[in-house]
Amino acid sequence: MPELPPPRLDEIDALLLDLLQYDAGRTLHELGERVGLSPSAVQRRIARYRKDGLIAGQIAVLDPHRFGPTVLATVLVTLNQESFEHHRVFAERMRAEPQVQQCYRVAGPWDYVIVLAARSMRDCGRLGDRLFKADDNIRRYETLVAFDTIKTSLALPLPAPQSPPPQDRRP
Amino acid sequence: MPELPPPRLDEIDALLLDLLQYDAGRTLHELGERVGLSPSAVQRRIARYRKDGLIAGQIAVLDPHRFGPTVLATVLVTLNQESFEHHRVFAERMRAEPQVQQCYRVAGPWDYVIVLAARSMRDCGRLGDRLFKADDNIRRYETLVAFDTIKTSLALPLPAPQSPPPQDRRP
DNA sequence: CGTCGGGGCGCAATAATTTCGCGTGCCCGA
DNA sequence: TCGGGCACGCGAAATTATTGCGCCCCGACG
Repeated sequence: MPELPPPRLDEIDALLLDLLQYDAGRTLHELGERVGLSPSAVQRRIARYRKDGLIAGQIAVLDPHRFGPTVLATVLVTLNQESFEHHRVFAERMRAEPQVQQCYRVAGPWDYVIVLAARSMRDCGRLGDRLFKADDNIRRYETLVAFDTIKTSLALPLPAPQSPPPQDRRP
Repeated sequence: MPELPPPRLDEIDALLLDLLQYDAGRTLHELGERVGLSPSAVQRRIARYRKDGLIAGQIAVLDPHRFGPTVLATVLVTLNQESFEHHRVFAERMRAEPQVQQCYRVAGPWDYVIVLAARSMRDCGRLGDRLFKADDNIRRYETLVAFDTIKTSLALPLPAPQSPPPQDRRP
């Protein structure tokens, strides 16, 4: 699996990607206005981001609390058997479960950090039972139920541009 | 602030929202094909989701590891002073920091769970210093650096439809 | 039992947006 | 100094989104 080097990004690329990762609903015209390019130039750049895998996808973000009660929770998990195979099986189970929003394997006494989205406190409890209590390879887990959501996003802090900024060529 | 009741959703609504929260790049035609509606009907439904606040936004998801090295970490934080004002100030700081992807206030001995995105291990350390070590209202914090990302999303498990499914009226 | 809206649909015309070929200018290396 | 590659803007063409219209189904009410 060839790990390609990160593509060179100029200032406009960083600007565009940053605009897109906070609001992908804008037209090419509007994006072009903000970064100083024509719609077609913007379109060509975005096509390149897709081809290069910089943009992994485009999604609608739903508001959890407009769908009736929603319980978010963070779960810390430590496995029992740490073999490669056990990790693989666990990861696969997390990936397959729609109520698992996020899952990270981490350094330290805990092995995994997981973010769950449930429809009720009871659902949350049962989900924990099903995913972790019923798994006899899990030594210990701790559920941190969220009172409140301060912030959620998947936005990345973009690296500073490595290429000199091209000039604005619009009329 | 009037907390409106969650809108009634039929089976098609749930289907559409689920399609959109995993891929918002499809055309109305394609969406209509999948749920059994005409493009215009799909468009009207989506407009309603926006108006009702079910869809909070539409974003491009960037691939962290295509932008050179990226370090993700979860941080657990306990405040010193627990007054309302102290919480407000802390929350505001988290919201203002682009490298804070997510922040939840949680039950239990820890007060907050935070997900950070940094450009390097060193950046991650400095970010922690700046956000938490330099804040003398933070009693204790623990950083769980991610080795690996199993899954990231903001997708919600959608509630089962509360209204009977309308029939397919296409020719 | 019949009639009267309201809501949601498909269709089709219209508007907006995206896509793509073409010609141009700039930058860089030979 | 002279090409060659690259990215740009322009504008035509294709695709997609939007909106008005008439229809049908269903529930409410007489």
